[in-house]
Amino acid sequence: MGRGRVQLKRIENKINRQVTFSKRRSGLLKKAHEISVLCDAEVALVVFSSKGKLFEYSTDSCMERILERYDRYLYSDKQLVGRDISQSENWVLEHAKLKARVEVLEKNKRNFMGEDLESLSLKELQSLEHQLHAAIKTIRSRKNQAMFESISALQKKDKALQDHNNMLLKKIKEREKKTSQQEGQLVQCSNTSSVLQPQYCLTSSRDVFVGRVGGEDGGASSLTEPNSLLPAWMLRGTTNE
Amino acid sequence: MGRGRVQLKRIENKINRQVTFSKRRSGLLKKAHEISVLCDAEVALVVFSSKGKLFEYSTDSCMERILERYDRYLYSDKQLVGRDISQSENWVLEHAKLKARVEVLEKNKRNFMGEDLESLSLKELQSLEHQLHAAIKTIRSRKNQAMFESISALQKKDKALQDHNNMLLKKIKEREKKTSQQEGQLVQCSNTSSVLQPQYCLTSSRDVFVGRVGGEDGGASSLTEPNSLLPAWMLRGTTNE
DNA sequence: AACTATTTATAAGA
DNA sequence: TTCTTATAAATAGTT
Repeated sequence: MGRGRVQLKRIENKINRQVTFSKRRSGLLKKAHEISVLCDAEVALVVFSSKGKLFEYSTDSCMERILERYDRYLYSDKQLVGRDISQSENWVLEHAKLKARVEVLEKNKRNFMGEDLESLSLKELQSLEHQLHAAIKTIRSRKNQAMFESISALQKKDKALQDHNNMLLKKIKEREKKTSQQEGQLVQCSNTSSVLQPQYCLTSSRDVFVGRVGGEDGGASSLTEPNSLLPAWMLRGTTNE
Repeated sequence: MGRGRVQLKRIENKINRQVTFSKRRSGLLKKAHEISVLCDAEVALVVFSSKGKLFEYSTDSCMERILERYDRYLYSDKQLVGRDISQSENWVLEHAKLKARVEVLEKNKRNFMGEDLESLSLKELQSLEHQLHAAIKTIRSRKNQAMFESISALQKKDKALQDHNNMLLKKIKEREKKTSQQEGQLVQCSNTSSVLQPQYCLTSSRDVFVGRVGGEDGGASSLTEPNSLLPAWMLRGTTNE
């Protein structure tokens, strides 16, 4: 319709394209309106220009209603997606559920912490008490287990350190021997003091470890009677009060 | 465009309307496609026939994207509504937050019930134990209070029942007197039994109540030593184990 | 934006 | 529905 045919492809000339867009746009909108009126149809038309400008037509100017109808149509037709309406409805529902869940959990938590008890019945209080009691028992047991594990680890480390100390002690003694053999009775004072200092430290700490670790007769396997191995502060909570 | 002008008004002839709709619809879709290609525009076109059938065209077949762009456009323009996009973005965020909160609370709850303890450190276990211990104390205190309240209420009720019983007893005795005076020694057996039956019941239950309630010397104020007032099953959990 | 030669769309008829 | 055709409308290119 015009002086010469047009190929169905993008108009490269920018001005030309803009002009054609303007003309055809008004034509499209007009035709949309015409079919809407003549044929009693509902039309929603959205056009974005290449520059991003929006033009729209909708029967009775209610774009929302028509697009919602469109969504509904797709939903009931394809039995899926339903973009915003159905999804947002899902979300509203899910959201409400989550909120309710959070509320319940928060009340739970407060109850578990001994708060907000006024709303509970005697029966509920009793049940809560039993539950907490059972929980404390489990927690204590787990705590003890954790403590024993940590003790066992410490003892292993102690053993290793002790062995290392013994090794170092041996080395020092050998070196002492060598030194005394090599240098005879000439140099006695200055060198000896610098070697003896660390030696004293090592044997001292070793003695302490040996004293404690000597109480057990095999290692971690004998931990069934731990109280004799532990300092008092470590025993807090080990037995039921 | 055809043999004769058309007035812009609904075509009343149904067949005619249907035919026109069919023709114009394809024309509209064609033109929508043309402007889309020629002018590099994005077009979304939705048409519902008067019978509710859906026809649509959209550039690159992505109706969703274009309608979302439309929503975005409206939102940034009108600074409101933003139907699905902006709202759903908010919701996605809120939803994620809620979900995270639920997760934390559920872990809390499990811990409070003595489950899922493996992930806790010794320190955390210790703190949890203390927390539960404090909670149990509060709960026991609240439970005792609730129990005393309920006991007090029961005692009040007992008192009222007792009074009522006394009153009934009095009435019966009076009636007995009257009867014996009125009827002399003539009728003794038949009537007496039907009166004595309930009397026996009432005095019997009253005796039980009196025996218990007599232990207190003024009512709820003396409830500091409750054990003497309670049956054994009510005392469960009242004292610390 | 207006003009106009042409193409296109489509109303009516088959 | 589809095809045909006369004619109204739309619009490409020009001014």
